[in-house]
Amino acid sequence: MEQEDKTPKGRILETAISLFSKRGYDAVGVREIAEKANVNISMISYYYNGKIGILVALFEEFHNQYHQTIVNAIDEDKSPELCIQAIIYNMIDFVRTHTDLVMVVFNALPLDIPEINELKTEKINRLIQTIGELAHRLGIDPNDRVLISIVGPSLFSSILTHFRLRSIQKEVFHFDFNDDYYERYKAIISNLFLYGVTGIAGRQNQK
Amino acid sequence: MEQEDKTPKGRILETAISLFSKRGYDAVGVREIAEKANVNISMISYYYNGKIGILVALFEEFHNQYHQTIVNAIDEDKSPELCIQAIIYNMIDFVRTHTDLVMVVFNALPLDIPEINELKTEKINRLIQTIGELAHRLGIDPNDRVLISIVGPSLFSSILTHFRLRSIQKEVFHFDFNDDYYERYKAIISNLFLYGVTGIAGRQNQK
Amino acid sequence: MEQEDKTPKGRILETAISLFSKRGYDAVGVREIAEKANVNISMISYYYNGKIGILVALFEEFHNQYHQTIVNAIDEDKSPELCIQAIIYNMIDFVRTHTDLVMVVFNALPLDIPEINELKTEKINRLIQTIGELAHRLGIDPNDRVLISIVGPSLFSSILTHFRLRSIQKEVFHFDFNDDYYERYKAIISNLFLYGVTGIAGRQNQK
Amino acid sequence: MEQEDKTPKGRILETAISLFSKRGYDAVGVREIAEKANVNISMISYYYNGKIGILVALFEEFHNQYHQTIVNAIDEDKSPELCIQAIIYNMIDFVRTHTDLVMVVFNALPLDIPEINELKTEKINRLIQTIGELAHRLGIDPNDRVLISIVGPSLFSSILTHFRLRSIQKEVFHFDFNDDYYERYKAIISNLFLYGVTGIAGRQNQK
DNA sequence: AATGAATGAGCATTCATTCAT
DNA sequence: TATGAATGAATGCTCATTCAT
Repeated sequence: MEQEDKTPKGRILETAISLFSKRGYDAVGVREIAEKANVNISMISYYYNGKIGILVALFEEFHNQYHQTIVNAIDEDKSPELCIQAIIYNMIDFVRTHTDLVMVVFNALPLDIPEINELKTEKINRLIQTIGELAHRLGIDPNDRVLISIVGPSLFSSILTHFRLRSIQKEVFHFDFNDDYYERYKAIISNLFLYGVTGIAGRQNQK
Repeated sequence: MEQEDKTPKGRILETAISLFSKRGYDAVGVREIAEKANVNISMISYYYNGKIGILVALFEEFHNQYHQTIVNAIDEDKSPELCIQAIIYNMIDFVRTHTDLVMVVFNALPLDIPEINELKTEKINRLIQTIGELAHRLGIDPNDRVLISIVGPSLFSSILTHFRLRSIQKEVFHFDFNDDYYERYKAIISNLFLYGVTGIAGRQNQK
Repeated sequence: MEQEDKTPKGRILETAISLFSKRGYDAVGVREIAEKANVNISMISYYYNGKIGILVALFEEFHNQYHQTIVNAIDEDKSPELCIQAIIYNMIDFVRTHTDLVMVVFNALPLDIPEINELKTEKINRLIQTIGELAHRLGIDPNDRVLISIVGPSLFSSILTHFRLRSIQKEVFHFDFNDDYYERYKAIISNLFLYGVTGIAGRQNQK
Repeated sequence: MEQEDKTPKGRILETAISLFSKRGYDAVGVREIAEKANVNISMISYYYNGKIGILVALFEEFHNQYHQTIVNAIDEDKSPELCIQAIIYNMIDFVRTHTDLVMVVFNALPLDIPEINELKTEKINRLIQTIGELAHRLGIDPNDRVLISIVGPSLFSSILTHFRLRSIQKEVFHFDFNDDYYERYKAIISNLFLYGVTGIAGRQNQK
């Protein structure tokens, strides 16, 4: 922290992301954000209309970038398998470069903040839908919303959980989470879900 | 809440689980726990040595029950595939009947609370290990800790995420999360991971 | 502490004296007294009618012993100088063997605790009076209450202050507060006040 | 109290001094200080970093003023007797005009507050030293630290004890503690200690 | 834009005491 | 006598926010 560059407004958001991701939204006070961001405490209300406003801003920052990441991977000319793989690759790259932001959005939030819940439902819905379209190009019944609503989140959460557990795994396994690791990581996750999904699709079509 | 049965000590824990699971550890105050548990506020320190003590007690309650659930499913006489399936089935049943408790543990997990961190590393380590032994009976290189450390948590988090998203999915898809649903759910998750893992194992053995 | 001998009631008083003398009446809680005295917390109310009751009991224990110490030193057949000396010697011995008790009484004395204030005035009055009778045998105007009310407390406080500062002086001067030290101490204090008082008395009588 | 003049910060300190001096540090809560000082309770932490910070500030305020009082009285051109007398006179004036502050520092404190003890040892050491230099100009062996360490504190404590007992003496003797009283008081204390000390010094030199 | 004093509600914890057993 | 659960008030402190400057 303590970086003097960027605008005060930017420093607040950046500092908040870093702190929220490590200790959670409720456990971090505006005082600490203001101090670490080298900003007067009143500026938080001034720029973001209070602590909750930081969260809203941060949510929007996240989705602006995130959804594009997914959309970019989908290409009607590519096979659905390659699309899935591209999504997975892009997602992993995105989470790797925006780990704190993603952790805040997915983990560090208390679960029922009214201001956030509306946003959340809408965004998640959109994501599931986008993935859903791909799914039935893979041979899965497009109307089988149960299957889609299980496999989609499973993929997302798998990736997110890896980053969640990363610090603990560092202690336990002493992994070096470098580029090589993530090449392997991408391959494993891609294969796990592609084999899994095509296996299920094959079974469905046998019946 | 408000149930007059059970001991005060038990009511505190139960109420805390319910509240923490919905709004997070930091957002819930001891005042609210005491009120909802119909207990004098001092009793929280008296029985649990403060708010953090509730979390510790709850962590231990969770692991006592949870680990047994996994261990029960593993049987050397069964094929590894059947073991995995049994684990998945047991886990889903466990999470279904202890949803709030699991959500608290799962949610408080990524945050760095010193008193909890020691417990966390130890317990997670044990879980991954238990699963690891099974994994290589499935044909996976027993020394390939990268693979194990990716697939294991992926499975766990997939199930947990389903329960996390359940309330949102209820709104979006209007699912009825009854026994039938969970029979289907168990089958999908089992197949997803068994096809996935055996697919990966097959690839590995080709090389 | 932790001594299993004596009655519970006695252990409470003893423990309280030790703790109060080191940290003051208000800073010590009944919980701590009960724990260190190896007694159930309710016993404090049972035996002493609450925390303040310990202080009252302790005040009385102090004065019962202390006043006798003074009275024993006064002997109409001895010269007033010798009486003063005897008082000083007895007082020093008393404070040396009951340091904690004296420190508590001395320390709680200036604070206005209603339950104690009545006792305080009465006891102090009696002490000053006892000394006063001696004073005018030394040649001091018996009606000069200003003089008596200044010199008397001055003597008392000098001795008490020595014990108060003892721990600090141990650090600063590395004195060894043994019997030899206290022989010297008695001589100095006796001479200081005898020369002082007779000097003042001489001046008064010149006029 | 309740004076609207001065700054909030100043009112907190003043009110705290008044309350601590009467009931002791531990018995007075921050709520009461804030109320009587007509200040929001948060301001105590804001200005003084908590209750203990008031004590530290108050200690420093005391020593800044007090030590100067002593130093001002010492003059190499004056006889040591006159210096002692000047010290006593200045001290009495100082304590008279800052009674509450002095009472807090010397009487109202629990005896082992770490934050304060460092300050205390250092300051007391300095005072004893300053007085010590004078003492041996009075004919006392400069290396006789036992004597100095007894007589010095005796003088200080005598004066302080007068002020400690003042309210009780008012009840008992109905003295009017006006300027006349304090002229007499200064004379008595000066003579008591000068006669006492020169008497002791005479004895020492006889041997 | 920015400051920092000020607010009032809230935090977790600990207090001395009481009471049923 | 003795226990320990239970009470309700009080403890010191911190919260997000506001406001005059």
